Order: sequence, then structure tokens, then C-alpha cells
Amino acid sequence: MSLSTQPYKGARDFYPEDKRLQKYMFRIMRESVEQMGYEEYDAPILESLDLYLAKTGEEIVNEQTYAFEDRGGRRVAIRPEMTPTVSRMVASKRQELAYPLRWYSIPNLWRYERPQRGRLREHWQLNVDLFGLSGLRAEAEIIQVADTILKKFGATHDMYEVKLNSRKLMDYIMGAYLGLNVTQAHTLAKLIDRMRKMPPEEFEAEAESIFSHGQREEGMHIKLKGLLKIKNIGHLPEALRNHAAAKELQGLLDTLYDNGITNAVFDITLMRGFDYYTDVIFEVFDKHPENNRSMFGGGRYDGLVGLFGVEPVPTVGFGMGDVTLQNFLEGHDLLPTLRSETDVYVILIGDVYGKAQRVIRELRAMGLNVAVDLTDRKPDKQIKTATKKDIHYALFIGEKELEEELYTLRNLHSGVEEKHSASRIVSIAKDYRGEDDDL
RNA sequence: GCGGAUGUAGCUCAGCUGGUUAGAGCGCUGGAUUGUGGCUCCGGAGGCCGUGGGUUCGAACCCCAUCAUUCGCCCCA
Repeated sequence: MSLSTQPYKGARDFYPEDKRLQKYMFRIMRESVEQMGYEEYDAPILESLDLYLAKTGEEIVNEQTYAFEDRGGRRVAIRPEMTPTVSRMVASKRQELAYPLRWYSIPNLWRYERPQRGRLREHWQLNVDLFGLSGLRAEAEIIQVADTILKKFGATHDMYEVKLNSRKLMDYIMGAYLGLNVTQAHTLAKLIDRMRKMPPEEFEAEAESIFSHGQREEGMHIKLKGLLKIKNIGHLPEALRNHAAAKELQGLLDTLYDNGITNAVFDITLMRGFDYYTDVIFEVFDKHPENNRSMFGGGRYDGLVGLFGVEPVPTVGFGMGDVTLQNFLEGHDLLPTLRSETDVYVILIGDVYGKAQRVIRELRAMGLNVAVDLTDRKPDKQIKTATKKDIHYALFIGEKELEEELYTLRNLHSGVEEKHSASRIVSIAKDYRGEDDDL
């Protein structure tokens, strides 16, 4: 029985070409959010399990969290999400931070569950949060951040859609408007959440069964059925349309539209799983016909920081997972071809290993990333190796080159080969690298 | 936790209703007079047919179990 070479279930190995892609995605994310004034923070991957017991949906703690006891008998969890951690950090320095805070991180997160498309046990997630603002400007900005990132990846508005809803509005609908108690409302919310996955008749039957006899006699389930078809805040019944939460949501949509985010829509069926959201929630959907699914989302959660015994801090944020994002980018053919970080692959011709060192050192000192083959294989083999490594330039160094101090630089993609001085080679290779950055 | 699909070479797969030494393409590797790839030609390595058990004269193929991968459900950062 030999050892398995497979990575742990639901986790991934990042070979250099995979890591290259990840670095690209993280770079675009960082550039996008930093452009909007967000600063990066980080925290340990381990947290006290208590942190997750206090909040969150119950499921994620009981069944989906990696938890264990450390040698000192402490209950420890591998973080399944970043929001509790960042809330803890803000609470810890509640008094001394300069609000509003614009913070982001790209943590590695774990959840224990059956892996499936777009959902693994281990993933990386960009977390973007704006602390200390209670007005809608915060929501508008955070959605703008999400939009900026997707645009920076080359996505256009026909590729995705931002769906918006409001927990406050839904609470009002469930309670005052439909007359449901808390338990009924919760059951109905979960049902609406998976409405798209079930046949309409089945949904209707289940929805109807949530209502009591009396409520049914009043026709509440009919009212609900009508409501769920509404695609526009303006089409809501007057009692709802004039509710503050509805007006705010409309105001947010208008602001977004004015800021060029024309693919944001109201969606009364949008729920999101976590209980900690308090007001506006949003979710970005992939519109690709074969991958029509939720990509990521977020919303307002004003209560979390306060759980640590300090004055609450109003907060809006979202999390964007690397797996779903990659599916999106692949689906829309938005991933660039990425080349090696190595600029030049040196191929030594003849017995010049010692004599070539000086110029190689020189190239590196001038800022090039230079790998030397070091084998004595024939040049054709060495070229193949360089190509396979996705290195753009091969540099031949032999007796002739060393004498002339002009080295043969070969573009491995075009096959064009020219002799240049060391400093010229540096500027050519750097130019090429620079083009890459502008993508 | 539940249901479906799939496990044959490094990869993608073929292998007819069970019948001798298990195949292809790609990849890998060596060569075509030791300073040049992606084309061509010739040679080579590489498989306990996921694992364990059963049926049979005989199993990659049939049956059971188990593990793994994958899609979906539950749930959803």
C-alpha cells in the first residue's frame, strides 16, 4: 500500500501554473480595492470555537466547521469565514480606530462538507468591509467595489447581475403584512431561498402549508404568491412601497444606476443564508447560461461588533470566493494566458559555465529573473524545457557570445532571435514584462 | 447526512455478449554527424485494469463490499 498523492479531500494543490493564476486573481482584487481606499489586514487561521457559536447560522458551526481541542483543552476552530474575525478585531480596538474603516483581506477558509462544483472544503475569499457608516452611501460604495473588481477582470454588465433585497423590508412583509410569527417567517425565508431549485407547484404547496388555517382563510398565501412575482419596487402594494426600507432600497438602486451600475435589480426572493444580516443584502449572479448561479454576495450586518460587549459599529461588506470567481472567469473566457515569473532561461553552449557567471550575475543585478539550465543537454532539449515552463525568452551564451559581449536572445513565442548587450536584454525583457501588467 | 455517475499508462479514453502475452492518441525519453524547440521519421520506458472478496475451467468485463473522484440534494462563507 503506497501513500496517496492526492491532496486532502476538497482541498487543492497549487502547482506553479495554478499559483500563477491565483496570484493574478489576487493581484486584480488587491489593485481594485486599494484603488477605492481599502487597506489589507490579516488574522490567524485558528479561532476560538466560541467565536462562531455566538453568531452565524447554526449549521455552519455544528456540521461545517473544522473544530478540535488543543493540547491545553481549548476548543479551537479553523475559520470557516472571516466576518466574525474582522468583527472581533474591530471590537477589540473599537475606540481607537479611524472611522470609517475600509478593510480587506484574502483569507484561506475551511468548511467541512461534501465538495461540489464551485464549493470545496478549502477556499480563499476576498473580504471587503466598510465599518462605521449607517447610511446608504456605504451600501452604494461596497457594491461599487464589487463591480469595480469584476470590471477590472474584464467582465461586462451583460455577464452578471447584482440582485438586491432588504431584510428589514422582508421582516415587515413577513410580520406586519402577512401576519406570520417568527418561526413561520424563518421557515418561509428558507423556503424562498431554494425556490428556484424546485418545481413551482411543490413550492406553492410547501409555502401554503406554512400558513395557519386562519391565515389561509384571510388569503395570506395568495398575497404571498402575488408578491413573489414582483420584479420592481414600484410594483409593490402601496403599503409596502411606502415603507422606509423599500424607499431606501429604491434610493440605493437609483444611486447605483447613476454611478454606472446599470445591472442591479430588486429581487424579492433574495434571502442569503446568514442570520446576521440586518438590512440591505445583495448577491452577484453569473448570467452565463451554463453557470447561472450565485457568485458571491454580502450585505449590512450592524450587530456583530456589538456582540463583543462594545458599542455596535454599523457595517457593510461582502465576500468573494476564489473558486466561484474562477468558474466565472473561465466561463466568460476572461483569463489571460499567464507566463512564468522567470524572464530569461539561460542555455549554455559548450563548456562556459564558469565564464558565463559574470554576465548572469549582471542580468540579475539589473532586475531580471534569470534561470540557468545547468544540465549539459543539447540546446534543443533545453529550449523545450524553457517553453514548457512558459518562459518567454531563451538566452544562448557560448564562446562567441562571451567574446563579443553580445548574447543571443530568442523569443520563444515568435522564434525571433537577435544579439544584444546585457543592458539591452534587460530592457527588452522588462518591456515584455510590463506589457503583461497592463492586462 | 442522502441520491446518481465514474474508477484501465502521466493525461484523454477504447477494450464487442467473460476466452491466451491489455490497446490508441497525446505526453515522457533516446536518436536522425555534439550552437537551437514547437513539423517529420525511427527506437524506448511506462498498467497487480482503484482495493478486498465472491461466481467461473477462465474476470478489466458478472456479483458483493470498500475507498476515491464527480454531479446533484440538504446547506450555503
